[in-house]
Amino acid sequence: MYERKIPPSLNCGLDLIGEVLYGKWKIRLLWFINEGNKRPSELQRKIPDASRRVLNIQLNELQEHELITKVIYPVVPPRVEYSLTEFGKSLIPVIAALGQWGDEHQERLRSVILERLEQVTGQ
Amino acid sequence: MYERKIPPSLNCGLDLIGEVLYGKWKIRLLWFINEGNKRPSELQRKIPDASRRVLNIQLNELQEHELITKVIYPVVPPRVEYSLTEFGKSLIPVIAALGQWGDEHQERLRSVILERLEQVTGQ
DNA sequence: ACAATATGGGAAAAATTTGTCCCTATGCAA
DNA sequence: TTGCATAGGGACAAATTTTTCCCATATTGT
Repeated sequence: MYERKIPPSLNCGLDLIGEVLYGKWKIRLLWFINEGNKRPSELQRKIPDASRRVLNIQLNELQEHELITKVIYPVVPPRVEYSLTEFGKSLIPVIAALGQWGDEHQERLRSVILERLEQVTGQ
Repeated sequence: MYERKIPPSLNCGLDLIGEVLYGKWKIRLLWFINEGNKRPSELQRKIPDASRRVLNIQLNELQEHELITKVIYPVVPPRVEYSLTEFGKSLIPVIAALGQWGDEHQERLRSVILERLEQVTGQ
């Protein structure tokens, strides 16, 4: 496991929530788990752009931050299910707000993001 | 400027908003600008943990994503002011929701974050 | 015997982000 | 003349995150 060298800022609410949500796929993991996709393989299918490895790592972190719980069924092949804790559930409305804003502004967002990418890439 | 090698995922609203808000200090920059801290030096004082350089880089990105505008006054020493665009202002309620959740759960967040840090660091 | 399934972790590489250091510019004050 | 304030960018180093590759488990189906 990577060991931080620079301590995080934990001053205000924004710092704190940032600390637990910062991670490329964490918000989507919470979202999909909330939608009922409990098994790792389901989540991997939902988020094909992420590697299996990072999803595991980020799921572990979410668990350590007590936003999700993990149940391992002692069967073969293994079966694992993640669920939101109450703490995690309380985050859902906030994530919904993020997603809604993103949906409402889809076209403009796609446009500004792609324009910037072209500038940086040089077309 | 760094040139991405892996294209971003732009499937849903969460991907899109992630693309413009992902950056260690961007949310706080938007927040403080909204509070009326318009000048770079003010923002740097508000966010002392960030280096001057990254703040500039992230301000540039926010501008390219049309969330803020920049006005340069031709005076010496230079004077620069950032402001939210209408697009940027529409994000404020969402950021407020994030901050509010973080504030409401301050203690628990601090506790789970620090516990995890100790585990990783080995105390 | 061998492949497929489902889950997960170690090690190392690659990608990306953030930080450090230094240089530029121009008036004003000491 | 030296130093401060204000703003910003290049070059490179360091930190951090994400990806790739490979190994392990134990049962079921071919």
